[in-house]
Amino acid sequence: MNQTNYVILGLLSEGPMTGYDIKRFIDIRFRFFWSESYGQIYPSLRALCGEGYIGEAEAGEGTPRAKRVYRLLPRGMEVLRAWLARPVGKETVRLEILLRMYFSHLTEPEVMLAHVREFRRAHARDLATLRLFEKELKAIEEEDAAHPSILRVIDFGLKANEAYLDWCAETEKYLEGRLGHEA
Amino acid sequence: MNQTNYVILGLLSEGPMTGYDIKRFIDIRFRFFWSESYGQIYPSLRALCGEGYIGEAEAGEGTPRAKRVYRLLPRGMEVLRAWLARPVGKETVRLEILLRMYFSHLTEPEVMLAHVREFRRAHARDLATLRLFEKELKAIEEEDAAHPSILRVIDFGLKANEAYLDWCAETEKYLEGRLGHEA
DNA sequence: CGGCGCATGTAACTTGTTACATGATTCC
DNA sequence: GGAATCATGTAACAAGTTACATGCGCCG
Repeated sequence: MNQTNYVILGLLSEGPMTGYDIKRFIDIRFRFFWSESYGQIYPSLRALCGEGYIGEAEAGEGTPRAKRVYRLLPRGMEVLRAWLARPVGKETVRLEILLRMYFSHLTEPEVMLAHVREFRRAHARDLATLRLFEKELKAIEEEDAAHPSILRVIDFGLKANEAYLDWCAETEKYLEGRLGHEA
Repeated sequence: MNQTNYVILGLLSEGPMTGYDIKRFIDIRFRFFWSESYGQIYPSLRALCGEGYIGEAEAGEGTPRAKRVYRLLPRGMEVLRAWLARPVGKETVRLEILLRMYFSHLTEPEVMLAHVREFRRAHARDLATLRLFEKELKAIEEEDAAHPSILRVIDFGLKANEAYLDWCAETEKYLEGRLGHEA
């Protein structure tokens, strides 16, 4: 049982979904802190089915390439809850931009400046998206017991991205200052 | 040529090192945004040697389990500089704690509260370490052309971890508020 | 009927971790 | 001489990506 399995279980706890739906949901809503590829999702779905943790909602047998809608089964809900209670595993962060920054004295300031600006653009977009999510969800906050904790997740993204943009502003200023006086 | 190779090249640009040194350095100084295992480092070192990008500083041949000190060769510096100028690759972030938070309405608030507190403790430690690094480096800022950009990397860690701690404070308050009135 | 978005699946590959085996050096 | 730390290396495995093949269903 790897993390992919638990993400799938969690998403199915909100309602039946296809593998495609799961992928799309993760790409849009979890983008700021998670990712999965089809190569992980489809084999996981099959494995979880085999364990009896999830099942096909509409037994769409017969046709080979039919749409497969999965739903969470009681046994799956049990393992999901057990996972939720277990200690949180190792967090993975790999920010190539900081590697570049670390060694950036080996190049001209404009090279690093371009990287930082690109990073800022990407995270400004993320921030805008997160603000939109927050607005949409706050409007219907009362409608679902899951909403307040989802808002906490969005708030993490908001705070992290704001910190990134602050850093970009300072770092761009620093690099611009170095632009003129080179060796 | 994968990212591990470039990290190694970068570290060797600061002076000769063994594989062990490289691993330790990454574990301590890059911990906040990068990681590598021996299983990646030692094969990479051999490959980079084969390409003529790095070489053994002290030709310690003969003994099989001898200490191998590597140094950057001119060809290696070239590819390192070329990498520095290339567009920054995909950033990887996988924060399991946010996955747990997202689905946390399925458990009791104390479960999630324990996770958040643990997360806060870990990042408070990180913040303390980073502040120490910053202090140490600021004292000798002028001594090396690399120091100002390293300080920018530390500042990223500072800002990110401060944002994390803010989030923890708010989230703990939210979860504590839910503690009493459960179903 | 052509294109697009929905949808499933996998094979080949790359990347990364873990656990283990081995041995050198240092310092008490 | 024993413990800790320094040091190298790899095999087995786990995780993750990419590229591709396939085909359905709807809309214009």
